[in-house]
Amino acid sequence: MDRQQDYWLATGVEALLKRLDWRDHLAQEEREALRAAAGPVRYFAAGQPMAGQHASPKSSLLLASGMAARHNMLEMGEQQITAFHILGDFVDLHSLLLSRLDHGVSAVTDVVAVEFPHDKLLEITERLPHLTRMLWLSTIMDGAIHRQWLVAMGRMPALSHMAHLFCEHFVRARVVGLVQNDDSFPFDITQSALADALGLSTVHVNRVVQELRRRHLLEWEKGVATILDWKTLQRVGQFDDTYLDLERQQR
Amino acid sequence: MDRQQDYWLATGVEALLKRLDWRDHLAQEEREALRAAAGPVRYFAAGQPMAGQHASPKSSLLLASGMAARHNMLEMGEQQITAFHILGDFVDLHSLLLSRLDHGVSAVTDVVAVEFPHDKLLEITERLPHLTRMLWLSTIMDGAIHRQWLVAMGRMPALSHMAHLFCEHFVRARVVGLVQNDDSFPFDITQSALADALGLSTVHVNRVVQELRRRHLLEWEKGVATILDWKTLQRVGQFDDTYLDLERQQR
DNA sequence: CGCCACTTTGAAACAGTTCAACGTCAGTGG
DNA sequence: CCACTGACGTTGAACTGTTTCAAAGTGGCG
Repeated sequence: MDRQQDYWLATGVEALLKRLDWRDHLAQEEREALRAAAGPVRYFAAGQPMAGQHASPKSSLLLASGMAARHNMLEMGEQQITAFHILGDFVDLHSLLLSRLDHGVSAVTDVVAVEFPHDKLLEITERLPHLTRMLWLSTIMDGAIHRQWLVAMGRMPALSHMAHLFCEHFVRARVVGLVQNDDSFPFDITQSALADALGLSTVHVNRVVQELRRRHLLEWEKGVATILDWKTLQRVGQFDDTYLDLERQQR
Repeated sequence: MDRQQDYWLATGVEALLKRLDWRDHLAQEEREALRAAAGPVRYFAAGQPMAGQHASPKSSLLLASGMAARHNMLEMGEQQITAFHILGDFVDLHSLLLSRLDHGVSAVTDVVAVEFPHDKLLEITERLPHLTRMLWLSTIMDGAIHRQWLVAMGRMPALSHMAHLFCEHFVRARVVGLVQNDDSFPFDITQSALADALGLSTVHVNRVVQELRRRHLLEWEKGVATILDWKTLQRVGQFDDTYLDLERQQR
């Protein structure tokens, strides 16, 4: 009914199609099937939960605007963010097959998301093998990103780790068309959320961000990050984007 | 031809079936399809590479014996292990859809693995949607484990982190029937490999292992780990196995 | 028997944390 | 329109978990 809803629905789905299309061509029938599977549009204010830890969602959420995070709470009230999601990402596609979520999802900024009811997605898996593989690939990419985070967390100093994360987000933003002037993209999160993702204290995150700025690798203010020196940033973060697997080929 | 080969092939595939069957019932036809997709058996000596970083394997490897690790090399010669695999695990099922591997795989102990040619697996995805979902689930479980590693790495001290890892391996070993006396399982890796998985130095790993032993939570010698105090170990590692999603239900 | 890979120990150095305070800015209400 | 509030960012200083370096101990194996 809403013109508004239609707009967000199209925005989200088109970004998803664009993201998948980087990896393999989608047939018209597959595009239609995805559009048809898209359910209602939902809005979340910054900070709001989008799905609770241990919940068993009946649908998966595709981001049409804003940024969301998967996070796990620890006993001492600390939390670890295990993934950030932007336009065109499913925040919890894996909940399609998981009986319960092993993490919470929350809106980092104001968020608009498109629901994909699980029964419709399951119907796709019954009928469209290639599209199913592309959705599967989508969760596999999540895993590849997790692995890079593990590498960065386990074996890199804070500066490299943060550099890596900015590199990752630059490339991901570019894929769905969120990069402006070839160097800047929306990154509207608090330093404390960033700390929860990097496994650092907010204090240290602050110092490391300053170091990146001091070295003229990066600007980051008012929710927009700007890459000033891609080559050096990439070297510092030991960032090699082959893991994002952007080659277009049959899958 | 070999009786030996047949033995390993059956061992690997049955462990896989057992592992999947914990999550959902597999039909006879699906079991047959998996057995039929299993290709040649391969042997790797401890330390040998099973797949190179950036390789594009034409088949995926299922472990029938031993332990394997996924690892990424960094510039300074350090490495980070991002996953351990045991009996019944695919070490690189995601390579089915990835154009190139973002990590290397190597044998930690002597390993026997069963090859599943990608064309046969793809054929399964064309024909058997439910089995496809179960294989998909398999890669999703990898992702869930990655996330717990991230949480442990980012927000836990070394002792908890290590405790968590032992808890995880205990449960995983139990699922495929590798646990003896309800408390011990094969864990035949060097402290230095463990360090590469935890993101610690070997020296510190050594001290932390000693602390776990001193607290009578764990024994670990000659490649066998024995849980002495499950409850405490679980508490120390903040280990909650719901993320391993062992509920049997339709997927 | 001697080698080599692995484990253990001690001491010094360091990256990152913690604690505590202060700065800054946008929003809110009086 | 200004004072107040609360969330976020910044700074300094002390502290600590983990690393690094260096050396010695252990055990299986050719």
